[in-house]
Amino acid sequence: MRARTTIKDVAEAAGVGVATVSRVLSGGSASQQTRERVLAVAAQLDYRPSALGRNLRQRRTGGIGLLIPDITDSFYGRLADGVLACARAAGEPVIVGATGDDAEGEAEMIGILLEQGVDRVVAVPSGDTEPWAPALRAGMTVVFADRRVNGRDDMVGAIPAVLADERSGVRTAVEYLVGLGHRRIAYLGGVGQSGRAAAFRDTLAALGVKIDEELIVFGRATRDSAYAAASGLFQHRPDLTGVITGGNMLGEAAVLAARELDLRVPRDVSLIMFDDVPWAELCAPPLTVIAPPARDIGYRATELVLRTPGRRTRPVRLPTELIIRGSCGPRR
Amino acid sequence: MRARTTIKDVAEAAGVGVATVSRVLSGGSASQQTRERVLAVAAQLDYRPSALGRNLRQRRTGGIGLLIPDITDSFYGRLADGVLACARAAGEPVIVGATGDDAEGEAEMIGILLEQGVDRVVAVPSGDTEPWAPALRAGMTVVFADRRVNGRDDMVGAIPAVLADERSGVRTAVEYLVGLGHRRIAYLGGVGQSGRAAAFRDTLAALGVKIDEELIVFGRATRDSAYAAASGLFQHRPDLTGVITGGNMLGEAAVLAARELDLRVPRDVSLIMFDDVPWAELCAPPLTVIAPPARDIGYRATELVLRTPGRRTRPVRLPTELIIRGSCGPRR
DNA sequence: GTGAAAGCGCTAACAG
DNA sequence: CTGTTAGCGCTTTCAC
Repeated sequence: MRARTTIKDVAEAAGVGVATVSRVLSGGSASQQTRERVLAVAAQLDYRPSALGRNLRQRRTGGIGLLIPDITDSFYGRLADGVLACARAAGEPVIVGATGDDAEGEAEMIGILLEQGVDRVVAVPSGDTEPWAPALRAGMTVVFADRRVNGRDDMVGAIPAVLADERSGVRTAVEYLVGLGHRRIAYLGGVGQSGRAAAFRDTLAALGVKIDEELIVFGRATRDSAYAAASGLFQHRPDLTGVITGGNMLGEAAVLAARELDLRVPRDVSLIMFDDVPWAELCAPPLTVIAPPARDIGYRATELVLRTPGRRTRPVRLPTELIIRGSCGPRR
Repeated sequence: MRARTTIKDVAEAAGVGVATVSRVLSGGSASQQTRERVLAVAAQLDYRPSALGRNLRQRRTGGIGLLIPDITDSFYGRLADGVLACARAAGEPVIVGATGDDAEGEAEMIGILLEQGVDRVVAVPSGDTEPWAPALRAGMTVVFADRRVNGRDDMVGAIPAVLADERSGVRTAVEYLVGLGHRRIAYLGGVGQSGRAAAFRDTLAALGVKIDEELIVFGRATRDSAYAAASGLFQHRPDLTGVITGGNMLGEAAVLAARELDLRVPRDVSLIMFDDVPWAELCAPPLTVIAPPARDIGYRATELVLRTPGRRTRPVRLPTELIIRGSCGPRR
């Protein structure tokens, strides 16, 4: 990095003290005349205040940390986009880390953020409570996005969160399927997303449909695991007529597995995926989905973390939308 | 941010000077005995050196900047993933910014990076040379990924780049289509990606197929613009039998437009997309694609920027792969 | 081998 | 209203 123009250079060139320059640039009091001169000189010298110096002095960085499981996943990509948009509006840099959705990666990234002095982070937590202990101890302001951590008696449980309203999303989808005449409906979810499974059970119960635990299965959010789970489900229970899947990875697996097993959608099986992605519309038939507001979740979480909210317990829940396309039909 | 443990705390607790602590932690010389004691105390106090202090002192940040047009786009997501992976291996934080693929957004993000003292950046440039002037002036090390900027007599033109070998990718695809008997092949590209169009023309010429300029059209990488371009192409020239599209946005548009116009793939028209995405396999029929090594591009570019290479002129070109699925057939 | 001291660029007291 | 000064946490001479 070449020698940069410092506040001292500006001060000298403008014939004032460094403090004056600092004041002018941060909107403090100064005479009109001085202000103009300083501003002119600063512009002329192409002066940019060093965030390093400022942050060190103020013992805090302006930056925001963003921790997501996988930047490659469409859902997290959209969430990240919301975070970047909000941060940019606030002029804040964003340090992004991919955790791989495991505690180890999460802990490592948190360590890096701590080292950088980043004191505000938006995160899709891996589910483990331990990695967050050092962060909280250091006084980081954190807001969870899309997921919460079931902090037992822990502080982690009190971290504010911005979530999709999955309960109502799943409920709407189940009601839709049941309304179409389906009774043997499966839920293919991601491990750790027990909220959706619970909503699935509750809705079925409320509608008087018997709950078949064998139809509730989980897979990890990797292609292989998801495919294995989907394929296993279809083969084990060829009598099912409808499936609701968790995230896009599971949805993709379900589409692929159904095709592989020569199951026709929606004639043989109706499909609803929890997540809307570009390819949902390209599918044949186009996929009916529960669309979570991924981008908004990121945006809102960032707003929250920027406002340094007092610990709040009630998570913010953003509405989902059932987008009906062509993957559901009446019970065969 | 709560008061953090500083090097001074460690020094006092270990009964040594701060300089000694600094040396021990950065692998300098120290007696075995001292080293052990310092390390023990540091661990016990959960000490993390502040990157802020270090960076200020050394007048450089360790961090890496990453500038991409749109984090939501699968291709850039995979590229970013490669960058994050390499950076993580090096223990470096990554500040990422979405430029929106325009000079203004790019300039703004470069400004933020400059302010943060980030001196190494990997970027997918918007195409404009101006935003980079301040960065270069400040002595930033930059490596371009996926695209270059045609620096006229400019320094920007000398910035190292890691690219997909689009020439050979496009050539392979054209040869494949021509081998299938197609002669009226269209190219639907992104504005600014003239390299691919050139490769398209060259290959056609080499194979003795007449070049029809009307079949070479461009769209911007937005859903609307891409769809308009694709739809216009199909309607204007119903005689075409094959299409090669630029990035996934154009490919998606082509699939949608073809469906809308009741063109059967591959019976009526054969389709090849430049980019491999999850949905390519879910499409009906599954899409044949030219797969660029997006992740590798990001990874390599980061390696390069980390090694602070001397300006090199030859861009690194990474091979693409033609993945044959089901969207191409013999000429009807 | 080790400690004291000088800053890196900046802001916040504190004087004037 | 403005300049001087003291650090923020760290690395790096420079003596000892």
